[in-house]
Amino acid sequence: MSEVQLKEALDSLKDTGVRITPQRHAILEYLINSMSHPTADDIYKALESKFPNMSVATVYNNLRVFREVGLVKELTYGDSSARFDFVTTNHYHVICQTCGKIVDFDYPALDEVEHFAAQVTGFNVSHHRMEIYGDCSECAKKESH
Amino acid sequence: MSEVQLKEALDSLKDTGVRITPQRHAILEYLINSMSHPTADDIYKALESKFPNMSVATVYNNLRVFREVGLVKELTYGDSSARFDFVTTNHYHVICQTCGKIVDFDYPALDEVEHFAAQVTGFNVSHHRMEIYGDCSECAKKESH
DNA sequence: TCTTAGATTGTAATATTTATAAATAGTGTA
DNA sequence: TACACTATTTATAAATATTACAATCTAAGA
Repeated sequence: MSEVQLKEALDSLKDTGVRITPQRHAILEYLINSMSHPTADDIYKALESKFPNMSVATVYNNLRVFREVGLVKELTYGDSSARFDFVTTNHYHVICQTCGKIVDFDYPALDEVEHFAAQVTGFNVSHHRMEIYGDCSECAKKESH
Repeated sequence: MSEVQLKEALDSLKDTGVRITPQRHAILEYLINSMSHPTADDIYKALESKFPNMSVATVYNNLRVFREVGLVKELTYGDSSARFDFVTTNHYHVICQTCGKIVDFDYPALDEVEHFAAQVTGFNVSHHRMEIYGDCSECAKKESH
């Protein structure tokens, strides 16, 4: 499953003329397998043992490359650092305001909203983002004590 | 119109026991009248002539206070710095990816999405955010040349 | 294998935001 | 109005995230 995703991602890099370096391979692999939404620093720390000489700049550079190619989405929430999400299907995120946990959830794309906005504002709409905030069940339980 | 908003905002501060300082007055006034979505630095620069001694920390402190009271919303987009929006009615933003312009647009709240997410994830949902990205008519025109 | 454009590294620089302590000033009360 | 109390402001330093840059290295095609 995830191997297919990785292969597709690498193919997509090759198609765009982006070189496949061991670092890029590892970053992509980590993003796909982590099932989470790591920060650049998370990725850097996770790959430290494998690549003791890797620079933080490499992580940032490659995340930008991946974003430009469309393999990765950059998420900016309230907290200080950006998070990165490997793009699979269109899904949304539910974020716990207490512990920061992020849960994916599928939902049919809100195309009507985009159309409506395009009409009202005259924009050439390309995409939208939506997140839902609240407390996860564990945190909600703790708070009620 | 905006004077009413300002008065209501100041009353709301008084009710919460938050002191009304000249700096707070000016920051609120600026947020209400600017009709834009300034960064902390924008506000700082705009009030520099009026308050030559004001510290950047004051701007940040007060924006946090306003956010906690619910007068102001903090918006984090892709770019480096957070933007602040005086809360009036529930509205969404359409953001131009080329020039950065932000246009408000009204839309009935997406309550169904919140309910759906609550059911699927077990979260205690409090709110959501949504933005639409694209190119504004001017930028779209320029690009087609 | 050789070449070369692109990638990585290491470091410095920039930018944003927060922390801290001393000085100042708003607000209720007498 | 004057006083006292405490929140707020200021100035500065520190923390954190991200980008810029130049030198070195390497992936990939010829």
